[in-house]
Amino acid sequence: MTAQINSIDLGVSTEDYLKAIYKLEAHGQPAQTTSIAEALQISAPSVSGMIKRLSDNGLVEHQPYKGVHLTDEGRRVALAMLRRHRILETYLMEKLKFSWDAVHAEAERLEHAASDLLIQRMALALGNPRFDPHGDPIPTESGEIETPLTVALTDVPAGKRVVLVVVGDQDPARLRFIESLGLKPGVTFDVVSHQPFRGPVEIWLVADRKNEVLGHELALSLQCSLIEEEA
Amino acid sequence: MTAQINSIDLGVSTEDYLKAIYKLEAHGQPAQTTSIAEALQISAPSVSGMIKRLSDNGLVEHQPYKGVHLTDEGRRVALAMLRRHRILETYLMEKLKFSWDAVHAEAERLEHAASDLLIQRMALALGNPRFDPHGDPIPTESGEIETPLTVALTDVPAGKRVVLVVVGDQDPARLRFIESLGLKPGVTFDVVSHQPFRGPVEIWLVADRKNEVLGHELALSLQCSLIEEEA
DNA sequence: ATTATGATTTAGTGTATCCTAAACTATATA
DNA sequence: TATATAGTTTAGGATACACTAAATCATAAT
Ligand SMILES: [Mn+2]
Ligand SMILES: [Mn+2]
Ligand SMILES: [Mn+2]
Ligand SMILES: [Mn+2]
Repeated sequence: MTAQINSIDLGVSTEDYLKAIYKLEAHGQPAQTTSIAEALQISAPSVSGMIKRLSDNGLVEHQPYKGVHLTDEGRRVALAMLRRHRILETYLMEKLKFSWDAVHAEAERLEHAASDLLIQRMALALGNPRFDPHGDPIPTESGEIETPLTVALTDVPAGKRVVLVVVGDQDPARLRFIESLGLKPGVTFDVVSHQPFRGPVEIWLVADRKNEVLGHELALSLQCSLIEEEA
Repeated sequence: MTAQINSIDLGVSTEDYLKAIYKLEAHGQPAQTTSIAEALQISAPSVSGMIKRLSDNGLVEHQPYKGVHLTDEGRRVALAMLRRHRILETYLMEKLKFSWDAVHAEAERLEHAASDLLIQRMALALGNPRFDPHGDPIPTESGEIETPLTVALTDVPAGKRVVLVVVGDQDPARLRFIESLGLKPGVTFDVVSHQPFRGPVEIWLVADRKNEVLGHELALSLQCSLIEEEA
């Protein structure tokens, strides 16, 4: 029996599974064994076993050979974890001068050890931020989350002007590269051209007044929102 | 196999055992199975099992039916954990307005999840403090620790003037009570009298200009240092 | 020297989480 | 419709860490 920290407290693995499942569902994809396994870097049989346990605990509904859906309780926990993670990331960057590529790994561990009180105090010290350093929305204490409408950069037609909204937070090297291009959430740029066959995307950085070329895979991971054309 | 955070990383239980063993040894007591069991609130057979594992991993030397001694490696880890714990406690109090009775429980969990970088950044933000909120010394990054010479209040003769140096950090209710008396590390008072048969201790708080009476058990947990009599 | 007592270890379990290898299911394709 | 393939689950095993009950050891008191 593990010591209860807060109202919820389900162990490191369980909490990470619920987050992963939430993210898959949020992306519209069904949360299948294999996708969860890939997201968490765990073997598929292990995921099958954990799904059994999650299901027994009423955190997911499982349709064998299909995938899982979060129950209300499961979603509640997932959103609480997302809040913890993102508050922690923001705090580490703002108050402790962590670089934006280092915060994810640190938050991935702290999220399971921090009490609700700690998260609440950090949020307060930050002025209750609504987005984390990578542009992801931070759920409120009551579990509300705003999901800005965005498009992957690969789906923005040439000629359009966009604001970068979200960059994935997983890969430190990728984040350092993105930063080196002058890109981060909030930056405005024009899409100049797309090369076919999953080729690179050319963009024009408005503030920096310079062109950059991004590989297809990188562009796929950048979520943007379109800006109305100016007159 | 657990993911490696830093150079060291031995799992929550292992780290807590090493801290407990260090504290027992530091108090001069041999680190016996039962004392460890009592400190960690774990059954003696469980401790026996863990001692086997610690010994196999070269963290302690075990003399069956006698007790354990930390190896150099074990001591290194224990001091690193003590540093983490105490930096965290201090940070929570100074920067996040935690009360001094709440920091211990929080640090007890965070100490296993925080990276060396995080601890270093917190220490820096605090100006590399040398003592935690309960008066315990904070080991340096290289593992040095200063141990002020102190006496339990129960051993201070009547008539002597002392400064309170260390109060234990475990029991929140006790800490709140101590605080309500106007006591905390750094406070100066005179020992007025001791009642025999483990009776109460009467003290005179110099700054507050008031008397207080402390139970024997409480007095036993207050570490003081004597002040030279003034001329 | 013997025995009572308390401390310690051993034996046997249980839970959570991971793994690989093998079996099974769903489905797309021929 | 039969089968190949990809995805999933089952079977069997490992590790870390906790527990209770029983056996063993050390030692202090008779
Ligand atoms: Mn995590
Ligand atoms: Mn993030
Ligand atoms: Mn701890
Ligand atoms: Mn302390």
